Amino acid sequence: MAKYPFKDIEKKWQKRWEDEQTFRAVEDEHFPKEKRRYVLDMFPYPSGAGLHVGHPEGYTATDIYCRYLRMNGYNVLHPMGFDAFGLPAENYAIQTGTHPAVTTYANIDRFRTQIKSLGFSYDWSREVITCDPEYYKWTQWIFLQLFKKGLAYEAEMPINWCPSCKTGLANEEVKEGHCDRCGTKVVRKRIRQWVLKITAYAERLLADLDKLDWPEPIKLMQRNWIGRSEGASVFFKIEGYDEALEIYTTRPDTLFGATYMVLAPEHPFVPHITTPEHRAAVEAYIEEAAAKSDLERTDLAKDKTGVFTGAYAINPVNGARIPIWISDYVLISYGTGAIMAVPAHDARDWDFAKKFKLPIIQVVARPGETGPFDREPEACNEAEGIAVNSGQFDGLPTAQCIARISEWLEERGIGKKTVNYKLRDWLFSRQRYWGEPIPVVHCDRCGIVPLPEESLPLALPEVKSYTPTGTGESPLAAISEWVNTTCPRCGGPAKRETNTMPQWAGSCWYYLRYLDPKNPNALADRSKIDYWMPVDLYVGGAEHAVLHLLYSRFWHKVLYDLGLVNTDEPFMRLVNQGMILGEDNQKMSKSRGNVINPDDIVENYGADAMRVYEMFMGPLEVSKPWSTAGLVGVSRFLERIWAISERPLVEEPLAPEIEKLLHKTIKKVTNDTATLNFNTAISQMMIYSNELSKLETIPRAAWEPFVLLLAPYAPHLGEELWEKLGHEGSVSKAPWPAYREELTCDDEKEIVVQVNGKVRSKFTAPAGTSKEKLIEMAKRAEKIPEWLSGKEIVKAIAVQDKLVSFVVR
RNA sequence: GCGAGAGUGGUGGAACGGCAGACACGCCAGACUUAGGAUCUGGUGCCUUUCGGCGUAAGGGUUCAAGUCCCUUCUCUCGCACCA
Repeated sequence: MAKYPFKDIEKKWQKRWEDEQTFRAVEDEHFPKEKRRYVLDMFPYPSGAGLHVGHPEGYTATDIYCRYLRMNGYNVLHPMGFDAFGLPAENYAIQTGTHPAVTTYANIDRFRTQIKSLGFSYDWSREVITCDPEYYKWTQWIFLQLFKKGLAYEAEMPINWCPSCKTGLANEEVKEGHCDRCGTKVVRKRIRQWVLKITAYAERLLADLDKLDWPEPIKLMQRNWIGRSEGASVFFKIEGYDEALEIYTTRPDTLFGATYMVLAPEHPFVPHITTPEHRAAVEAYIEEAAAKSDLERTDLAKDKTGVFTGAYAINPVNGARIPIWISDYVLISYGTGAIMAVPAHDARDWDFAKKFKLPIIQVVARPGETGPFDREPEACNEAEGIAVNSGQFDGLPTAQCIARISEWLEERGIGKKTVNYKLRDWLFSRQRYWGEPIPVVHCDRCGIVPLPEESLPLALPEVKSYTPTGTGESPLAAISEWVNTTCPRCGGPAKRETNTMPQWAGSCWYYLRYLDPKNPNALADRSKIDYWMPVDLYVGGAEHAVLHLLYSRFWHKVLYDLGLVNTDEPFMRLVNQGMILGEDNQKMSKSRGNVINPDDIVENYGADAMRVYEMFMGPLEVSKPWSTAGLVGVSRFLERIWAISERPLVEEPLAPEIEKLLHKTIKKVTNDTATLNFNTAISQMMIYSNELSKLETIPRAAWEPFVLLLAPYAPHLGEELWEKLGHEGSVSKAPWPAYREELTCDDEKEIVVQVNGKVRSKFTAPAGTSKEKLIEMAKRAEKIPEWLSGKEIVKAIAVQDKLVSFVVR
């Protein structure tokens, strides 16, 4: 028996698909809107390490789905490209002097070859590369629109700085106080930065999550990241100081329990209100806090620190004179950077009050708690309850009390309802070389002036050294002939912006460029956007939950507001594929030596085996370990299919059992493919092929539909078998097989008989036998009379086609 | 600490509230070849000689019936982390 010649087959069909442009997507108006699908993969960053086995997992899933859709009469857009700006190429350039573009394009060529070797049905004519000037021209163009709308601004502020990458980072790029990319502890640094006003979209980014078919955990992460909270701001008068101190609280009902105030050390009031005798201590504390990184501040969370300023505020509800402290447990970046402290009902305030022996007054009672409430409570209680010690508000439940006190404050002009978000504006500039130049100039006379749109792209110039300066300037700052330019507005001397955009910029809108990748006049023609958008299915890793997936939603909404796109959300459905771990159940990494190279798998087992194995491993969404033994099992499955195809094909009617199994198989593979449950679809195909392999001759009617089912999963083998069956043209354009419902169920059903919940017997009955009849039959079933003898049947339950359950006493 | 998800054979994993372990790997036995990561057949959760009993992280509950629904606990993974 000839072995399955996967190498020849795969090469042959890949060439044919390329020559015949089999998977080219065309905006054909004959397909109504509901028969069009845009299926998107998260495009890869072409690292020097080459493709990882994790990439083909998502790509295979979408590819199977796309092939399935095409066979079902859909016009499918399925593109691929490269996210090509980024630090690794730049770091390599620093070490070797090789231009990042050289490395990047070499890596792209390798990635493209590797991806093509797996036989994915991409329309390669739409490929985009984010570092291509014709691409980033439009990234820059979008930046200019943001700038013109006031959504991009310059600010000098303390930011997250990675001392190793020598660049600023967005909040989203900091994980547990460390640089998400290199793991170095981030420090705070105050420098001039470009910032995007994503906070202006906070409410919409939050609300519109409700319309998305995304995994709940991802939506929840975005909700938490946006961090909306409702509360009130309250103004407190300060003794001997004109300006009132504004604080934010989510629990205005606890106002009577505010026994002290806390300001962030950076709060602008601090120098003004601090009394002379406390000045030295306050200044020392501020200095200490400034030297700490955010991580160090949170590491010390358990042990609260702080100093008294000597100043007092007046509690507006009861006129109480309460001390003002500073402490780094209050963050300058959230709310107003100042709080009223209610130690009885806030754990942090409780800790602080205990440590510094500040008074604690209970103002919320637990339901049923009777008091007395005139002494210090034993423990902090953050739960809702009934107001006590709160003057005219006593007796109100928390929710009502919040409403009443808020009204009371508003009437007197000393407070108002407020909404706060944890989301911060997006720090958008990087002090690095390999990114999109920000297309503005700084003119002494005109200030910040955007470049005219016609002048784009503003190309990234050649530099002698890629090494970041570390001073807060990018390597571009060293090229004086590039930096020094003229102002497009006044013609006077001006300096170019030397910061570049972050890696996320290019990926914020790439799905739109696929629609019209060569368009020199627009980021994409509106008719093409209307034809394909929004993306119906987006598959990729969960690591971008609050990075790419949040940023691109933001940009898309801006483009929507500008009237440039047809929907206010880009990705209707999102699926996160799980991680593929090493055979040792650990994350694959060079240092662990557990990395599997897809090239080796394709070389030794073939692309189809790789694809089918990765889909057979388990559900798409979960993490699972690689197993070469498992791969061999799938390889055997394909070998068996090839062996069947070598047997004589006969034009004979099907045996009833085979016909039933065929229709069951079509049904299961159809449903499971449509719902992305590929592992169970494959197992059904295995069951079917195991049956067929028992036959000496293969009836065409049993074989042809199976080849069609297999084709999206193992496309090279599918094409070859289709051709062997005498068909011309690609199997990818053949219609998906249909099943007859009546042939998917058995005529005879095995009925289980339970007595007191335990299975005691089984019998077969014709499908659809009535419940009464089943119970009669069950009483006579093997061994059942013995189980029932001498007992009283209390209850008999029958489930049609399934079981009979007796309850006896 | 808070939030989310997950715990099923030796392994990856199946299972509309209805026979737990489909399919695959591995292992055992046999056949055929006589080794080129073979192929085919049969077996394979645990205990028990049989009848049968026990089994889905642990404990409890609802139900004729629970891996599946509810409560409590434990473990692991991920996310956030003094957000007032």
